[in-house]
Amino acid sequence: MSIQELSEQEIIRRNSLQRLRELGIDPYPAPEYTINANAAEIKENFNAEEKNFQDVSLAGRIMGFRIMGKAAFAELQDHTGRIQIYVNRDEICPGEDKTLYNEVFKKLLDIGDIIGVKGYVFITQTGEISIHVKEFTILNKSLRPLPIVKEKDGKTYDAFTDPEQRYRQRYVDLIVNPQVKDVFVKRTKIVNTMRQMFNEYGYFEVETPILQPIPGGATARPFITHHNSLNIPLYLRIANELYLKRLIVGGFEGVYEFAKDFRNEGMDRTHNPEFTVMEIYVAYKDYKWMMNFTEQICERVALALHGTTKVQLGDNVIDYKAPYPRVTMTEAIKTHTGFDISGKNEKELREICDKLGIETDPTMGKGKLIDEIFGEKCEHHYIQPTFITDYPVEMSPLTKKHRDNPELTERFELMVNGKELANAYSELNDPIDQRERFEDQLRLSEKGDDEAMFIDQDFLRALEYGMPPTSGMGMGIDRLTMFMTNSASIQDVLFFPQMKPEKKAIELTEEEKTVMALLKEKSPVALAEIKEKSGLSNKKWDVSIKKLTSNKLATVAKVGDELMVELV
RNA sequence: GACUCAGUAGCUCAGCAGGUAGAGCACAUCCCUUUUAAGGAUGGGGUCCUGGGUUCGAAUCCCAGCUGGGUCACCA
Repeated sequence: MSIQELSEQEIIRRNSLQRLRELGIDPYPAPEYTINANAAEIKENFNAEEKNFQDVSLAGRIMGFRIMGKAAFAELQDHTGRIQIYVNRDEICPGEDKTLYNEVFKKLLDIGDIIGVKGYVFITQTGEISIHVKEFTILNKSLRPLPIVKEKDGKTYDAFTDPEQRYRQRYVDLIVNPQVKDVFVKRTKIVNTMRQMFNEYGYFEVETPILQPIPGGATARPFITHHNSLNIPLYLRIANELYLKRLIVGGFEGVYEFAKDFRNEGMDRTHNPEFTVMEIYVAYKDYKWMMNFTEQICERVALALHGTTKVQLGDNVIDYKAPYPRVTMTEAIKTHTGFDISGKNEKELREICDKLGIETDPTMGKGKLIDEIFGEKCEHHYIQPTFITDYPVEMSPLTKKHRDNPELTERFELMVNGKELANAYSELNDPIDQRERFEDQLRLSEKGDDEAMFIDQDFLRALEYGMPPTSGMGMGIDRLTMFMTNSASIQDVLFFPQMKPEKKAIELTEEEKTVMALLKEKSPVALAEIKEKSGLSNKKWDVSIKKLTSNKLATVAKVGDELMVELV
């Protein structure tokens, strides 16, 4: 990067960096900086009478300056928050030489620099707990200005809000928008809470392949890649279900995985091409047991995060207190549409869809039609946590048939705020039934359903060796985090959401190069003449010459009645 | 993918019956106090997203594109 591409502020900071080196100060020192306190604990525990925190050492990023004559205040931000520091000239510089204060502190430091300070805690006249600095150390010189957000009386000024910049430069977002960090702290707490719970139960955290020869366990379009040595296509997993079940076959009685899954589909407020799902499989359990277990997870996570089971989400307050209502899909459809779908065939279901104003197409089978009715007419009603149970067999190819009704399966989805949060089954472990279900999927695929499942022969082989009755559940961690942190968009709960690639800035354009070449032939030259020679449109000419003059490569001056262009 | 809104200084934004750009913060120089979105004075800083068109003249009008937001669709 040439110096010309730097902004004035960046140049000033680079000059400051140079000046620090001239003064014998290393702007990027190597030694460990020992810290014995942080902003939050000082603010929480300082007591003026007890005279505690009288020898503190902490480090952080400078987020604000209030510099005066021989005293200065700055805001220091560490991972726990911000605290004010007070710097007095004659204490920092006891002798005659005041360079350290007048030049280094006041001029060479900028917002964004990382420093360490040692001193004692006191309360200022305005009542602010602050650190009286006796010694400071530059730990990192920042070369780019941060967008500084200011706040007074609850009003925010100059907020850093542009979503594109916030997502592309999440590091900046995290520095200047403290509430952003809070979401990610909560996200980790959610995962830790779940992991702790599963481990208490004695379940086993595992890792299974992300690169899979057959993308199974869900219905979705996969990302495809290629393995050079083996010369075979491989898919990024869309789910890990079939591998976790193989482990149950292998003798583990409870396995779980926090898995990144990948789906090559649309992106929107609730979908990112890579996302995180927790899947858990427990042997000798059924979906009824899993409902109880799932309630416990949600209740426990809500309590861990908020100390209560009631969590604000948009305009609603969701109460995660167990137990949650269990509603069969048939009941749900009956309640919200008045139609009883039980025992209806495909033709009858299509008629119901017509009456409800739901569009259908010929590729839709029975299961898909029922799914459409539920999705259109019922799903959004379930704001408070509710288990929707007993899905039709056609749309649940990995689920055991219902113990009381072979048309249905032992499956539930946990609905929260009108959206699916978790999906669980009594897992299908009858290998012959499983093979038939896969073959049904194949027929659907031939009928035009492009997201029907592939047949995984190795998985069938595993089932033929025998899998104990098992219940499994998958929960969307991104979605759970959105619910638990009141975030409207999945981008707000992912550190680095998928974005289109950033466009690179170009240097001189072809047009500008043309003008420069002409100028090198003849300079000064009449503006009209060179414009003519360049063959550029009015606008192109205008833009090019402005760029050149602004970069001080050429000048335009009026000589007599004629405009002249001159190479600088 | 469709519709819609937006893209102007490092940040937040104003300017748009077309006449080559402004504010606050940030930055620089100076004054100053235990101050707080500090205050006061002065100053520097802009491919007005890109390309094309209309025009004597475009940040402003028209067309196309790029990037992003929102809504919807597809998709779990």
